[in-house]
Amino acid sequence: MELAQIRMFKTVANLGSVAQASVALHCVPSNVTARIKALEAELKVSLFYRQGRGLCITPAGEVFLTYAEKILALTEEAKRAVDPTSEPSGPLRIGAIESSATSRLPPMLTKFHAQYPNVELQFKTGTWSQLVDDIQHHRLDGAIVAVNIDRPFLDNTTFFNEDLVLISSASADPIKSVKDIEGKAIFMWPEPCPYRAALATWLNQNKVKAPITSIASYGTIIGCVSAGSGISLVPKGVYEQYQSGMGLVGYEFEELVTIENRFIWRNDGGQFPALDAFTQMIKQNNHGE
Amino acid sequence: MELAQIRMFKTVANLGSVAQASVALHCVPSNVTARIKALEAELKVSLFYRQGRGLCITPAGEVFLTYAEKILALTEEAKRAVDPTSEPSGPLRIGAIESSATSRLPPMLTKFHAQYPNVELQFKTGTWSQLVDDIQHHRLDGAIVAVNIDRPFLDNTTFFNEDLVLISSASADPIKSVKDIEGKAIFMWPEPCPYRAALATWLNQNKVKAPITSIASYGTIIGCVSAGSGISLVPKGVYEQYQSGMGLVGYEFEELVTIENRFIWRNDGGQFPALDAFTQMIKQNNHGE
DNA sequence: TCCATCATTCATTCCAAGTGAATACTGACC
DNA sequence: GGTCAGTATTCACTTGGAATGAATGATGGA
Repeated sequence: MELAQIRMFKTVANLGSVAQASVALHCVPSNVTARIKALEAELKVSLFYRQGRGLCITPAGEVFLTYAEKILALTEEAKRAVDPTSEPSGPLRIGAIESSATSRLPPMLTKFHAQYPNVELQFKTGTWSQLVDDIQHHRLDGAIVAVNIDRPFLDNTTFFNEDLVLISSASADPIKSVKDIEGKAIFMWPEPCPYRAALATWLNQNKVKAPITSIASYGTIIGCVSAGSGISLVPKGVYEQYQSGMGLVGYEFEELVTIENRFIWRNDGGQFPALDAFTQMIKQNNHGE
Repeated sequence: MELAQIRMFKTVANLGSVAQASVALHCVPSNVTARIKALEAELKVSLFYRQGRGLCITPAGEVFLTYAEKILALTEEAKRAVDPTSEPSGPLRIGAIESSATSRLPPMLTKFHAQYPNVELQFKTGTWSQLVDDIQHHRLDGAIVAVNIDRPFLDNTTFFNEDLVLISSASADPIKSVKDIEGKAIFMWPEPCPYRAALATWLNQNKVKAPITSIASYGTIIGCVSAGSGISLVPKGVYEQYQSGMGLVGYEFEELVTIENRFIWRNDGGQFPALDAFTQMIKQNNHGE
């Protein structure tokens, strides 16, 4: 069974004549006859009564006609659904590093979902290297990372600039300069983490030594700092989110420069309305600030 | 777009590999590649990411896959729906003369509907010549008539034997023999009507003259007879239906033989489960009496 | 690094879809 | 009632597109 046959059958059924159908289908009547006979042979059922001029659909033909219409309508719908110029729809898989995921991204996602309800957003968090790998292997369509990735297969744009805040327990001694960090326990995300790298560079440049403990969770890091066990360097968004009621103090240093969070995505294809809409929204959002 | 392409696409999408799909489809890999590329060209969209070995479905491909599954499932369903060996379903168009329609047929139809709920029964009444014409021109699938039709394109079987009853108003003089009819007004269905023909033959044989008025409605005929305006010859079923409360008297004469009501249908094809089931039920019904 | 495996390209083969003339038939019209 | 326009169908033929098989390039694992 082929769609060409089904189209022919539908045309003949609607027009009630092989002759009229043949002009509508831009082919010769004998061809229409042959292909419909082939269809009947495959279904092992007569689709039309033949007597005198014209054809008359059989009950089985009537039943088949309803299916034919459904099938042809579905193919048209499928064509429209994958049209690259159509409205964004289908699945869109976005990833982000933890800090963006818990602070800046959620408003973005809700806004996007409100504007494009037909897009089925899927979301996951990971380290920047995991995310880049996911994008490269088509497990993700795009991601927010805090490093400036430069790969030939990736495009990127600024998402927002994130200030870093050194946090400590309010009950601990205040940190007025880098020297005050000497010997303190530091809680940071495991490598590779650009914030951790920024902090390490700063300490190295000032020849300050302090042990860094790896913790892969902002919640746990904040908990440790709040308990007075040590300090950490976190994005301002995260600090603001946890600040109240945790007894935290934040210190900003001009040497700890703001770190740019970027949205990255594959630059092949370009026939993905949902992704285009997402990058567009990010660019607009960024431009508006 | 063709079903062969859609099947190939689905296979490749499910197996994630042209090589595996080609063995599943019993063809050569290059063919799979070519046809999927043609499909992508027609849709103007990439269905798969190509990088390294294996294929990875694109978001557009994901969307198209859901349609592909639906379309293929529908074609299978259509095939099953028209299977001549399958359960009766679809439309079944039955006709009957008025007398059967109002008395003997309704229990038959309700029984059939109960047993084959998937069959969509369509029903109409008409004269036997109209009904035969409707069947010949495929506007009906079968009909009940009161004459023994012998056409090369029709099969027939006994439905039931209908006794005829001469009816008169209870307030009128009783009719003891054919002579009592002389001069009375007679109400009958218009020609061609086998009951009318039977009555006319009886009167002619006995050289009784009586004017026959044509009325194409049992309800009206009964009304006229009930009002004492004249007499009529009706099937016993109709008489019994209207008997109570209408002040009617029925007279049976052995010269007015029972008339056989028969079910007729086209004898071509034979690939129509719903019709087969109906004739089967009629034969069983008849055999049981 | 080599090698097995994969997708793809290309020239070729082959089959089924399409063609066009001939035929038989029907229904309408004079 | 006979003619004729219009119908579906059959058949031999052509053709376009699908299928093939070998060659190529690229990839990932050993």
